[in-house]
Amino acid sequence: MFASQNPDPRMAAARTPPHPCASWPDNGQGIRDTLDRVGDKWSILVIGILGAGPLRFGALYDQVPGISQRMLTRTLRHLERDGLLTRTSYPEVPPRVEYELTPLGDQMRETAYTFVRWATDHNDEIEAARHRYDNR
Amino acid sequence: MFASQNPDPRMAAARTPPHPCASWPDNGQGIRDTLDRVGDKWSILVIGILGAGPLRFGALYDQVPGISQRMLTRTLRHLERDGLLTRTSYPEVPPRVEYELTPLGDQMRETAYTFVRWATDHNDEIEAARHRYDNR
DNA sequence: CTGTATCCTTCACGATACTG
DNA sequence: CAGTATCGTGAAGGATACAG
Repeated sequence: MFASQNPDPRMAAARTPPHPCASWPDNGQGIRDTLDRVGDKWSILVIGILGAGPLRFGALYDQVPGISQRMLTRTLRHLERDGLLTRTSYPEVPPRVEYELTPLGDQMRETAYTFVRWATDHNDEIEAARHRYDNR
Repeated sequence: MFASQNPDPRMAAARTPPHPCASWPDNGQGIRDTLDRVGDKWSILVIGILGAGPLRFGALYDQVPGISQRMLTRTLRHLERDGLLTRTSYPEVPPRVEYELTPLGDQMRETAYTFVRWATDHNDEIEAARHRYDNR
């Protein structure tokens, strides 16, 4: 890793154009961190589902098709850690635990929605491009 | 694929919603596919950088901090396959290859920008939540 | 310069069994 | 019901060498 950004002011007037991650803010650092955080297999899905309102563990388990118990637990813990949802445990028997988006989490859901919508709307178009490429 | 959109008016009054991925369109299928496609470590970064204009292989390699040659090639191939960018090879010596976003790719970049912007703007907030969680 | 071809490591994830 | 503990697997990605 020797050719990262060059913060040396003396090199400011070097020949070749600078090497920022153009077009993305923060040199792409924000999206890098965020993808590491919610770019896994289930996070976005869980966030989307919780957008409809708080749910308990079992209900989430039913609504995320294909997720394992282990991954649901892990995903929820991570999202809780990041402040995107809250976990509320009720001291009953049998135990009941409810998960709910925080304002921050809901904000993220709203922001992601635009992108998800685009993805859904252009799925066919991308799929078509794939087939064209494969039969080139 | 049996649970796509159902425009049939006779099904309008069906029973309670079984297991829909509420809050996301297409039962989350679009975002599932899209994350499988551009949710890897580099795709979004490359798309963002190419938003500033076409670049050749070496320039991209310089501008994506930390990427390996292998992964840059793979990422570019995948994005080309999905119709998000074009690859133009000029028959010169030494070889010159330019990559440029397609209209579809640029549309995706624009759509993603909102989300990336949010991610960048709230990075600190999330980082703080993490720290709070770890010291709970 | 623009890639391939191998090899290797890590780790995300799934399956299963068990627990308060 | 809502988890945890443990093990196994595959795939993603990095390092390096080589090629057209």
